[in-house]
Amino acid sequence: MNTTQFSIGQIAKQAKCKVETVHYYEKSGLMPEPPRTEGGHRIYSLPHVKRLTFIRRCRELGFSIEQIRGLLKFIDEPNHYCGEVKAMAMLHVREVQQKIDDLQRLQSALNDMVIKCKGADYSIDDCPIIDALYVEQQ
Amino acid sequence: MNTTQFSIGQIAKQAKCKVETVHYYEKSGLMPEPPRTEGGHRIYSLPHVKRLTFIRRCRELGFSIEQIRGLLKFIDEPNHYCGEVKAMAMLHVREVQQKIDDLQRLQSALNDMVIKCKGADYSIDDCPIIDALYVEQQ
DNA sequence: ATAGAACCTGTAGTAGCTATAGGTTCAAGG
DNA sequence: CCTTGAACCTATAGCTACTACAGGTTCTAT
Repeated sequence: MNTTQFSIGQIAKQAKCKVETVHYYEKSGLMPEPPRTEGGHRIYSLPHVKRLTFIRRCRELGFSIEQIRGLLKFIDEPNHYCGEVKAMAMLHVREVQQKIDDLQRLQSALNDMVIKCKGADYSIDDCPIIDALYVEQQ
Repeated sequence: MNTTQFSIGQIAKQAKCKVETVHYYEKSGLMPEPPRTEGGHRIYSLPHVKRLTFIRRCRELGFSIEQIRGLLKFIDEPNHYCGEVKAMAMLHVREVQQKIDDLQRLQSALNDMVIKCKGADYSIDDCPIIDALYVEQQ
């Protein structure tokens, strides 16, 4: 049995976020209020580290705090099942793909811009970069 | 010579943003304070439409307001040249590519999650989706 | 014992809008 | 010409997801 304990600074480091962000997640109800030392410092253990990591990774995946709250319900209320999580994830797969598509379209616009703009010989009035961003798209 | 004039609602529509956003860009100094009617309504012309479209497209490309302020300096101060804009754009190309890479990594994590999670037969304690988000990455 | 790193709470600030309130002006139809 | 209602005006508050700061306390290592 692992009863290793961690300070807020330690779990923040492990989950790669800031101490203030952990406070914020606690205020938002995503992280529980953990036990404290005599002096009032928060004491965390491994499940907390996992939970915080889960939250941070979800944020990276583009889930909003509200969506994460929804996902965490499946953990906190064991009468829910994985199928619902799967449905949420599948929904999210589409959203993420949309973001990728958008960025790729924008990326090639930028690349075009860089290629078209020959360097230091145009005044801004007919700068291809400025023009590139005014051109209508689909 | 084209002297067509537009209301704020019209340029917002053309640039595909909201009226409030145009107000915001004016407050932020990205859009100039245009002439007004007797009654105080803003009067825009084609250069404004182009400028607003440029700003909106820049935002789509992920440029921050500050970065756009920098780009607009090249328009507003004609002693700057396209080469500097090109440098900024090239810098941004790398940033956008990073975003795409991140999203694609996350996308395949999500896809893995959806595939691994068999549906309604796992309690959350060993839900592969939750596990997928706790696994360390590179 | 003491220095200073890390922690505590609470509040304010950030970006980039978006929404609301409460009023004025404009344009089109009768 | 008059009226109605859409569109405009300013100013302020609210939003998300943090981040930073102030002013104080506790923990840890020497």
